[in-house]
Amino acid sequence: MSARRKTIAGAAPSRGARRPVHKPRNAARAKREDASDGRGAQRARGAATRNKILDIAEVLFADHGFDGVSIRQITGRAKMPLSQINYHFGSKQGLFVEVIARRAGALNERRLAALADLTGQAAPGAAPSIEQIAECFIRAPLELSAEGGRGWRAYARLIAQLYNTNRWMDVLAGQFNDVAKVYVSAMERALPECRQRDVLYGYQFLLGAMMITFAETERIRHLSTGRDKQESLDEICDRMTKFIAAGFRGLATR
Amino acid sequence: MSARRKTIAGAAPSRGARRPVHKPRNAARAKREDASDGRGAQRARGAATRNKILDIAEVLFADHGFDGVSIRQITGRAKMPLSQINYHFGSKQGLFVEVIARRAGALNERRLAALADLTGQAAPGAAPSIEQIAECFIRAPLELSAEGGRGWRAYARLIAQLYNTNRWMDVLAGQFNDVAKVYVSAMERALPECRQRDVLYGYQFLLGAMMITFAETERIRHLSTGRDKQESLDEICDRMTKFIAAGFRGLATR
DNA sequence: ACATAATTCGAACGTTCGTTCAATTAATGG
DNA sequence: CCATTAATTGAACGAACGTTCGAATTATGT
Repeated sequence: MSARRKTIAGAAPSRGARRPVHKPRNAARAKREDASDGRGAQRARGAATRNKILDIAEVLFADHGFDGVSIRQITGRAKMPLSQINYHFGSKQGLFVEVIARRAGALNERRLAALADLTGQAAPGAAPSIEQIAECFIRAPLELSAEGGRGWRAYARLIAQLYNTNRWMDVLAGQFNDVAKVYVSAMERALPECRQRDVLYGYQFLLGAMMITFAETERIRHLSTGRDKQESLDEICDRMTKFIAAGFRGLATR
Repeated sequence: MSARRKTIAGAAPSRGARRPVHKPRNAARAKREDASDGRGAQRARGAATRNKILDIAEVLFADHGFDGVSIRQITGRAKMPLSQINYHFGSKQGLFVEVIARRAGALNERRLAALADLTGQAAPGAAPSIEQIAECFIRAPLELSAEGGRGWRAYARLIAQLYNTNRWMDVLAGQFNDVAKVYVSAMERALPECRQRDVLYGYQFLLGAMMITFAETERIRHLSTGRDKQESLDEICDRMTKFIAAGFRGLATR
């Protein structure tokens, strides 16, 4: 019922460092992460641990889903005690949300920057084409996946799965809806002959086609016979861009 | 360690009906399901139980995934004892595979029949268009979903999720790959100006776009303001068909 | 040096999981 | 009537689950 540890028996109640209780977790801690209030190296240690957990959890969640992975498997691979996850992320669900959120920022930034480049380079008043817009949207995660190695590939697979569930829709929407709106607006400008509702559905088709392709990347690569990786990436991107852009144009009614 | 039950204490070893052990499950039982070796009504009772479990499991698995549902939740809703699932399906995984397999046959049949109608009606020697082929492929599950009610809709959501995982790929391939090959062949005939590899990817894009649309059906319907169901179904089918067919044509190289 | 703060650690909690099994009930055929 | 077969039932198993908590460890500021 009580008296969990033995060690040194009685011993003074040990006055110091009471109840770290993981309460100061992410939200609160992130603010002062680099606040240089001293304690910098101490927090850096925690950040390193946190990232190691996130890296491992990302791969496992991508392969087996949220309910298919136990926090024991994660901390087991990381060679850490079980309680680290609850200390650093509060709960298993907190860890999962953090896995999703960690890379979302970089992906959103790259997509927005690519789109901004497009409108910047275009002649004043001329809207970028649907081909250009679609290519930006598709190429961003592919490039990150090629640059960042295994981590980003697992992330892509994970997101692809979540997009077909109801359970994590809110989390996904919170992370990606803002950028989605920007892209849909650009698509509407590129396709004045399409109704808004058709463009919205077209964006959904793009998402679905992209997701299933990313989720199967491993198998596709496994089938391809010794192709150069970069060339294969461009091939995939070109084919998807052609297909999607032509598909959008096929929705035109006016 | 042993002696699980008490009841009646000692009591004779009860000579009759030893060890039903669920071994005679599906594969073996299906063969003699209607073999009229007597015992017909007895087996009919089991079949009814099995279908009730499958109906409930289908909805729960679609909403929460394989690992997100316990067999206690399923038998709880069915108001049955826990052990029914292991008796009728051998294991939780056996139940899951059976949920997938149950409706796959009907869907495959309808898709093949629709495609056969197409080639039958066409002028001899003339191949059906990519629009017609895509519409057959998309319309089949939508019609079943509209006819069969809640069960088929849950099934569509479930399949949509599984297509983005690695874990159940073998099961899905076993159920749907044969029909997929038939459709891909028809698409290649409809698109002689496309390379085989492009058609294969196009089929994958079609699959992804269709899956994400079916998975979100609930939300889409929730957003639509009091539209007639049949009309909404045609709208969705038309839009997807247009998009996909135009996308395929955009892949043409020759 | 000492108090303090952040992290690490290990053991245990109570619950739920999938599966197993003997016993019971229901239906059939000889 | 009785052996046989199928289906149903409830209890129990051992394992694994997510979470909690006191204590030990490590680094920082005064």
